[in-house]
Formats: sequence, structure tokens, C-alpha cells
Amino acid sequence: MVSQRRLDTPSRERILAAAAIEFAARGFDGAKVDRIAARARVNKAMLYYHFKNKADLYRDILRDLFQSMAEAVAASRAEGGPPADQLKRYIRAMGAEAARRPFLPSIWLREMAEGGRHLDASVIIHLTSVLGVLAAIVRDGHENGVFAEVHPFILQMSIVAPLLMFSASAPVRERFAHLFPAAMASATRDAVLAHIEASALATLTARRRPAGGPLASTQRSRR
Amino acid sequence: MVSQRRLDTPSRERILAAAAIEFAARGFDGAKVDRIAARARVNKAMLYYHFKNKADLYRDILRDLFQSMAEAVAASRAEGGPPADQLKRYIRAMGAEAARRPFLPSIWLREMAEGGRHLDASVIIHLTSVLGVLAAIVRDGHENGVFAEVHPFILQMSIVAPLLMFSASAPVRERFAHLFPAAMASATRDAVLAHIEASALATLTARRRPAGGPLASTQRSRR
DNA sequence: GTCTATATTTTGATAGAC
DNA sequence: GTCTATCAAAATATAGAC
Repeated sequence: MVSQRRLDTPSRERILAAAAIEFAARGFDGAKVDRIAARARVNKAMLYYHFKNKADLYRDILRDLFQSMAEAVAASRAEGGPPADQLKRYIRAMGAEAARRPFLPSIWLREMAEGGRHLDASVIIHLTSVLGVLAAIVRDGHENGVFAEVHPFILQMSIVAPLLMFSASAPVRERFAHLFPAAMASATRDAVLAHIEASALATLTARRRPAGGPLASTQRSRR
Repeated sequence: MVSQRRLDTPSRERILAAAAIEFAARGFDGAKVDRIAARARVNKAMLYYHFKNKADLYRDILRDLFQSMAEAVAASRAEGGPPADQLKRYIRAMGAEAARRPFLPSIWLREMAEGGRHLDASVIIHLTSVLGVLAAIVRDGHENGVFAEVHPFILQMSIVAPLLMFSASAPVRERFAHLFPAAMASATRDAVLAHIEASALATLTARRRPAGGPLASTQRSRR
């Protein structure tokens, strides 16, 4: 059941696309309405004809972003299968969303750093829904005895944060490539996703450790 | 050899502290010089007496932030010991930096999303240095046969990104606590750090898997 | 739906006295 | 080192014609 949506005129679509890029690159305050309009090949008046104000335009983008992510994740979960497979699909769905919308990582990271100032219930509901899917997968796995009990939100952080930060950092890595070790170049999003997958599965399927006090396993080398 | 630093007057210190908070909460463009001055209990003229402009003030904060992080990480590595212990200390040092400077996570995340627009070589050098320490730990472990070969930058992402995103998201989690599952409250930074540590070690010490093609281990449940 | 002005506010930055 | 007063440039938003 896809939520009903207003008819999209061409200019409105262009504005949304241009705004997403601008907001991702500059943030809400750094984004300038003039630049958005220029990039969308309309003028400011047109922009204000379609959207009440800058904040509303931004919120529309956020809502759309997280809604389609929630739908993708829910669809992936609906395929069923063993928990490990569901988790892999979850991670890949996230990766696919990030690949499909290059502006997603920056916007998501910024919105967290921003304290969610531009989020409202209509956006948060989708984030909660995404988290709910992951929680369900973990619960399934735990009940079947194949997963350890892990806090869903912490797992979510360990999955999406590296993906988002890696993706968003592409411009930095490129700009300062000459100051980084050459090996930096071999880090690709697919490699990051593979690491996240291996890492999540290793953690979820690990046998409980002795909890290890302060740096067990050896004596200090000095003092 | 600590880099020489200008004498710090009280007002300059107050400005730096106020600016760090403002930049973390609002980003470079969202931060207002008036607000920084007000919070520091000085006026704008005073601010411009100490700093050439807004961008310079911001860069000073970034440099200080990453320099002290690089120093902390280097000191931790100098303690030596088995690779696994070094890695744990590395992770804890990161956690300690984030705890000591509440504005670090937001600023770091924002700067990545920003494409490093405000970074220059004098700042990047410290990030490279931090990464170098992690790379050395991984290399040690690999040469000793206790660690698998892992891309240092990808490992770095899987360590710092969850820590940063979790820390930075505190205001969001609080603001929308009523819309999140109650279990959200039990996610603490220490729990996140413990997860990161377990996850990193599990990945680094895992036996090579058969690389698993597209969703091995079971047939699909439908279609 | 689309455009050209234009109004209004905010904001980074400085002059110059003390 | 510290302050008051002020400028000049941006930037959000709107009026009103076509």
C-alpha cells in the first residue's frame, strides 16, 4: 500500500532533485535557495510556488528518502529465509539505497549531527520502521538459537554508520588522495559492505566470550 | 614534540569553547558569529580580534581536535603489547576522546558530509596519523598470524563511524524517545564500544570463510 | 505554471574610541 | 584587550504581471 502522493510536475521534480544534491553538499543552512533554483533551472518564485519554504522542501526530501528505504527493507524482509540470509539482504538493501541515492549518506549523517532539528514524526516513523525490521531479524535468529542477543540499535549503528560515513567521505578521500596512503584507493563500497556483512555475522554468531576484564591475555610491556 | 602554540588568553579560550559547541550543533554555515560571541560572553569585535574570520576559527578547532586525538592514539600504541590489546586500547582511546569532547562526533560527521571543505593539510595530517596507527596494529597482528588481513581504512570506518553516529544521535534519540521502542534507552556508549570491540576482534580473528556466493546456505522460501 | 523585480532580515566583518 | 556602532553583502521570501 503505497501512500498517496501529489501529482509531480516536471519543475517540481527538478527542484526536488536539485535540492537533494544541494542539501547533501551544504547542509540545511549552507544550502541556498538561489542555488537550488538555478540548478533546477527554475527561479525562486517557482520554488516557492511548489513549496511553502526551505524547511518544508527539506522535510519533503527527508520523508521521501526514509520512506523508500523503509519500503525497500520491508520488502527484503518479506522474502523470508534463514536469519543470516535476511540479515545479508538487509545490509545489501541499505547498500543499494546508498548507491541509488548518492545524497543519502551526507543527508543522513548531517541530520543526526543536527540533532534531528528538521525531523518530525512523519519522518521518524520510517526510521523506526527500518529499525523494527532489523530487530525482528535479530529476534528470529535469537529464538532459533543461531544469533546471540544483540541490541538492535547498536547493530544498526554498526551496519549503517560505516556505510554512510564511507560513502559520504568520498570527496574527502579524493581531495586529499595525495596525503593518504596509496592503499586508500582500494577501499570500495562493495568492500565496505562485505566487511560489514562479515563483521555483523561474526558478532552475531560468536560464542560468548569470558567478557575479558581490562585487557586480558597478557601482561603490560612497561610499568 | 608538541607543536608550539600561541599563548591562550581567557577570552580566546572561551571563544574556542563556545565555538566548538556552536559548530557541533549547527554546522559551519548554521553557526552564527553572534551566537558564538554571546555564548563566550564577548562581543563580535573581540572574536575578530582573536581570529581572522569564521573559517579560521573553525579550522583552529578542527586542528586542535584531531591533533589531540592523534596524540592520544599514538600514546596508546606506544604502550605496546599483543595486537589484540593494542586494538582494544585504540578503540577505547577513541571512545575516551568522544566522551571528553562532546562536540567531536557531530563535527567529525559534519566535516565528512561537507566534503572536507574546511580541512587543509594541517588538519588532514593528523587524521592520516591516526589511521597510520591502526594500520600498524593490523600489520603487526597479521605478521604475527593472529589477525586476518583487513583494509585499515575500512576497519577504521567500522570502528569510529558507529561510535560517532551513536554519540551524535543522542539528541535525536532523546527528542523522539516516545516514538522509539523502549529498548532504545538501554543503548549506552559503553555498550556501543563493547560491541565495536567484540565485532572488530571477531572479524580480525575469524577463519577465512568460503566467501559465500549470493546468499548461500539455503534455498529461497518463495519463487 | 512561470517569470521579473523588490522588500526585509540576517549576518559576517570593520572602524575607531577607550 | 575590550567595547559600541555601523556597513555592506547575502539570503529568504513575496508581489504582481503574463
